[in-house]
Amino acid sequence: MSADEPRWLDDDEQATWLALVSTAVRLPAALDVQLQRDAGISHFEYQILAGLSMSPERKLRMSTLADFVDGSLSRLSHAVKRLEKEGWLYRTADPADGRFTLAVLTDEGWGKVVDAAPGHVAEVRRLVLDPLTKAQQKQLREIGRRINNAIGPDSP
Amino acid sequence: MSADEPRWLDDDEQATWLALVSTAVRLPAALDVQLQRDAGISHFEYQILAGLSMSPERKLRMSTLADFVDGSLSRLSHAVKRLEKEGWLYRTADPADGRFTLAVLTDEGWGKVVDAAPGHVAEVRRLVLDPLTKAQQKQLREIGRRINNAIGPDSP
DNA sequence: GTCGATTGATTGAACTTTCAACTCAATGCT
DNA sequence: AGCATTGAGTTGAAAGTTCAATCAATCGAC
Repeated sequence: MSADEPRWLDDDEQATWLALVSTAVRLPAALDVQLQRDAGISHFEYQILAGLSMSPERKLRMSTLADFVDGSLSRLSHAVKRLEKEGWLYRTADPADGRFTLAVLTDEGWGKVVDAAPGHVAEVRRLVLDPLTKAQQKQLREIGRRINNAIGPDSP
Repeated sequence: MSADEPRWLDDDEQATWLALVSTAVRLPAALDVQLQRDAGISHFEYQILAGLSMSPERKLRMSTLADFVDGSLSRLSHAVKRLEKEGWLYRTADPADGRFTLAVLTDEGWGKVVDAAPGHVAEVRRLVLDPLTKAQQKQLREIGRRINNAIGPDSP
């Protein structure tokens, strides 16, 4: 678009940027590999099941869940249809307001998360937590907070 | 799978992890939005064109390019076919070894990158560089180096 | 030198995600 | 009450990605 003095990236900035994109591109892929191999589900599907499993009644509205997993409502709807077919959750209209749909985790779905969680957590430790010092973990929290804030709240 | 004392995440670890996944999931999406809007291409396609534009003769072997963009050869092959159809590059067998394919940027492709780059760089500054102090940028380089190292070299 | 194994890349089918159009329930306006 | 409007979710088709099979060129062992 407009080229108002583009201000190119210097070497340090370039290095910072490349390090981050590389992580941003490869981390989700690495999580998918572990979950697909050990549990037969994608990271996105895991997040759906995990989100429901951590909520009060093991149920959430579709739109709340979409925010939680950082995905569009349409993507979520397709994914939930697949998970429903597996018997891990079911959908029902929210009694409080029929415009909302509640996704509810079944006992089978709960079992699935309980099975998958330890392996997933181990992978998170291996890839992210273990390689960093406590100080770096703290730095990463603050850095992440700032970047996520710049990206802004979810719009999908 | 096996549950050898899962060692759950404590609150700080959980916060660190959530901050990072959120960035890893939303940053690529945010880059796609800007590039799609302003240049009509995805971030993946931009990386392909940018990778070629920065290489010595504006040409790279498919496998080298696949490493650079962190994607599978198959994914790259499909994407390059689309870009070739647009006239932004063409493919030719490597004279040095006929098993390799060289992707070569055309003048139109060069023009496309030159047009798209300033807007992309501005977005990178806005989302990542500007919100961080110089010290944090340095911290992020080291943190990224460690995580990327744990993820390992590319296997796709 | 030839034959089998290996390597780089492409292809097509299956699957997933996106996009836009649509449905349905609840609300607001008059 | 009657009827447009809004917001949540779904759907189907198009676009993109993955997976497995395949092809073509080179390397290596004999």
